[in-house]
Amino acid sequence: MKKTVFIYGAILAIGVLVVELIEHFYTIQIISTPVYIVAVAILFTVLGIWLGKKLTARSSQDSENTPFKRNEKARKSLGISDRELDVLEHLGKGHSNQEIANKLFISINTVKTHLSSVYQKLEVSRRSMAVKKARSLKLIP
Amino acid sequence: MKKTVFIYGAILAIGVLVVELIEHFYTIQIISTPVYIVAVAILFTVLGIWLGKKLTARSSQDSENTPFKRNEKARKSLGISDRELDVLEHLGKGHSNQEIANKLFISINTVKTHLSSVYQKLEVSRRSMAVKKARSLKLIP
DNA sequence: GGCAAAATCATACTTTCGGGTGATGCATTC
DNA sequence: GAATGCATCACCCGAAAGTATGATTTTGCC
Repeated sequence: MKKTVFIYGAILAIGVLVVELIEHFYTIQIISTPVYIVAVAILFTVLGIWLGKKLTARSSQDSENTPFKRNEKARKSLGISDRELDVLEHLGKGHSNQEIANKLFISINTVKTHLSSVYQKLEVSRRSMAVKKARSLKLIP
Repeated sequence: MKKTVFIYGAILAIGVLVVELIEHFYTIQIISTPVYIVAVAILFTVLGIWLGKKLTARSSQDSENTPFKRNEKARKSLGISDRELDVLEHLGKGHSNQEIANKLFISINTVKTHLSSVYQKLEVSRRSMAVKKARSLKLIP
């Protein structure tokens, strides 16, 4: 953090210096008006690029830090119930049917029933493919 | 695609128009030099931001399109062989043992043997957890 | 050539999955 | 009150996955 602040400060100082320098040359008429304008244009283009990068960098960071936004639309259109989603989530964590049953306090048979429904609704036949599809549909993280 | 080209063309046309307009006002001395320079500065800042966004957008796309950079360090430290990695990759695609055997032209028994080794090396006991761990270790995409 | 590691395959056995069927209880809805 | 959807559980069966053990071949290396 301290390093970042220092770098920003340094860049700002250099920027101001360059502007002052160009203005000085302009004032004592070493450079002409068109050259001055071109210099300003280049300088502010660079500034703009820098700003743009900062903005997009921050926005991309935000999207990475977003925990997880479930695709409720897909879930409803597929008709996947609350409990089925619970099971699906544990599936995504790589748990076995028995483990899922223990964590949800239900029988392993019930887990199987829920999974059968999920497989049908996702149109798959294996847990690994169900996880793949559910993840691509943003049903699970 | 056609739409994009059209939008870019329109933006370019408007930009040129604005520059021409400002220059015209400057020439007939409706606006003074400092105002002209500020206008140019603002214009090129906007241009810079736009450029910056374009650049970062492309770079972020690149990072998404980067095929996959395997973590060779982790692989070596775990002692996972070439063939085991082949099997692991197919595992990550959600294939069954039989499918993996067919694709690699080996017996299903061999697939099982390789998988047993992989499970031991990754310290897991199920294919789903192996996939999870291998992915987190950047052994597979 | 001989050794070690990797790759291949087989056999036998246990566990886990997945599909099918049916049943019960509970809440909502028509 | 009948119908519907959801959640729960059970039993059976076959397929797939995983474990253990041993054997053979291939390959790279000293």
